[in-house]
Amino acid sequence: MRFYVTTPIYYVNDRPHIGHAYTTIAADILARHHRQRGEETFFLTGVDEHATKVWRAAEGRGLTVQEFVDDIAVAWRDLPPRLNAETDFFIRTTDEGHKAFVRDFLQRIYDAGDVYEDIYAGHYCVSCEEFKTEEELVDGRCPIHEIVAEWIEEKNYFFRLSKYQDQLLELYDGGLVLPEFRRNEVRSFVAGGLHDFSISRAGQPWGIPLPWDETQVAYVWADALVNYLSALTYARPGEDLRETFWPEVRHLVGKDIIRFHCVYWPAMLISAGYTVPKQVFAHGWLLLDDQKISKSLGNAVDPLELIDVYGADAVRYWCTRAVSFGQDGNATLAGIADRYERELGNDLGNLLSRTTAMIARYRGGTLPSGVRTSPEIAEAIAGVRDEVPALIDAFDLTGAIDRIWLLVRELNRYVTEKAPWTLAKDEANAAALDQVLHDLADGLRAAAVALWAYLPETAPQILDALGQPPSVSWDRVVPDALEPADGVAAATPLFPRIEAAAGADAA
RNA sequence: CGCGGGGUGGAGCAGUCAGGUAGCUCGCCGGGCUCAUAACCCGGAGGUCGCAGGUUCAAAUCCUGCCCCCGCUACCA
Repeated sequence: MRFYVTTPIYYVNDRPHIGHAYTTIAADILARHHRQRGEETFFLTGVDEHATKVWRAAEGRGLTVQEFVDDIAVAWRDLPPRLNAETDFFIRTTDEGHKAFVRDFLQRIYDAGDVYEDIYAGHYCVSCEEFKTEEELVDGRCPIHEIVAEWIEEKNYFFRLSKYQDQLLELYDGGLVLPEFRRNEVRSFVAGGLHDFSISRAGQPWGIPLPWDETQVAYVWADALVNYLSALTYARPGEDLRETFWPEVRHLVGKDIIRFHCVYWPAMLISAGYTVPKQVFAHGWLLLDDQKISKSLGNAVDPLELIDVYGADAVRYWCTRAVSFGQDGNATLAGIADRYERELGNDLGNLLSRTTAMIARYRGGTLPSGVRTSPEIAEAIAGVRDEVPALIDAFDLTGAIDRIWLLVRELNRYVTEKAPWTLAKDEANAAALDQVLHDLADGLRAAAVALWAYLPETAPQILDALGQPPSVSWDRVVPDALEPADGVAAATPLFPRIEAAAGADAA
């Protein structure tokens, strides 16, 4: 099995915000989970650098465009590591390998007879240097610069998108797009008839020149989408990863760019003679309650500042738990604090604390040996093993973490039910106490392995606290995989309480 | 106008495709426990499942109409 997952390449002129972090986190969870299952995986992210705005912003600062993007790309390149996301390659559309590939790709479309010349016309604001739609204009004027937009007609090259309508509809029926309600949206859009779209821009100095007409550059989307394929040709020098990973690709995208990924991209691929992607999954928005709160706290929307307070794992957890993945949903800052404390701290962290404390206290830090995991705990572990992979395969990140959490809760319930502190009072109950301590350690160990994709920083800490080897292979999510260990000491809190001041010191 | 999503106990959500005890987290009330990050466990109160009809032995779930909220309607990362 092979698994290739992508995030969109982010528009370099933006600043990273929680929405970008959301997509990257989700993609990383998918990638890590599949890696745990022993699959060959590849996780791609990166930045889109060819846009008129970028070129203008650079001019404004007196830098060359390349200097400018080199500078900005750093913040984006740093984002995945800060999120504990482990990417295999970070693509920039200014990479020579990408530019060369795009030219080849577009040439293929051209050779296929799917490109023709036409006039692209629209209202153009000279100050914005952008075409405006009728709705955007106010009395024919640009709402930003309040100047009359000019009617401009320029020669462009168009892609025969309309030709692919039927083939696209077939792809949707084949399950290209998830979730299902998004598929329906796309389907009805395509069924309503497609217009060809322009794949070039005239008179712009920043971009990839078309191979058959160097006076025009590729339109940003015609350039950007191709990254998913181009990266495979040069990410590992000397290797053509297309052989391994194409078309085993899952594009993770925000719902705003569904059309480009579900309509334009597959059509372009077919035209260029490539197989289409396995899947495009569109997630919804992770909305913060409102601007007011984010302003008053000052640290709300910047994912890096949330990480500074709660840690990357907590942010990852909150992202997937707060909103049903795929749906839109309201996430609140109170929510992240609450989940951090209650679920990560109390449910999980405290479970490790009480488990290790009892092992240290009652058994001198040595895990009981010669004990088989009891049926009820074994069953809880097996439930995770059996159900979580299918949920992840269906992109149900929220459902999967929910399922794992059932095990965590079960272990807490089990502690109460068995009351090991009572057993410890009478030496006659030594075997029973061994059983409980073993079950807790084995269950927590299995939970940690299962949680690794979500909490890559925390999971190894749990394994280490229990004296367990660091392997997070999914086949460790089984009962009775506890290794002998001694020297287990009461663990330091995984998710220590955060002083209220940390989250509300803006005033 | 067209298309799509949503309207479920105080809050946030699941359940609707494959009708049949309305589930989860938080909050609230009460109880238990003391290993643990004043954490953990159990129980309880609280719901006309937007409105009105229809199909059915049976509908949050299927059909019809209506009301309200949100998004999309194309070359905008």
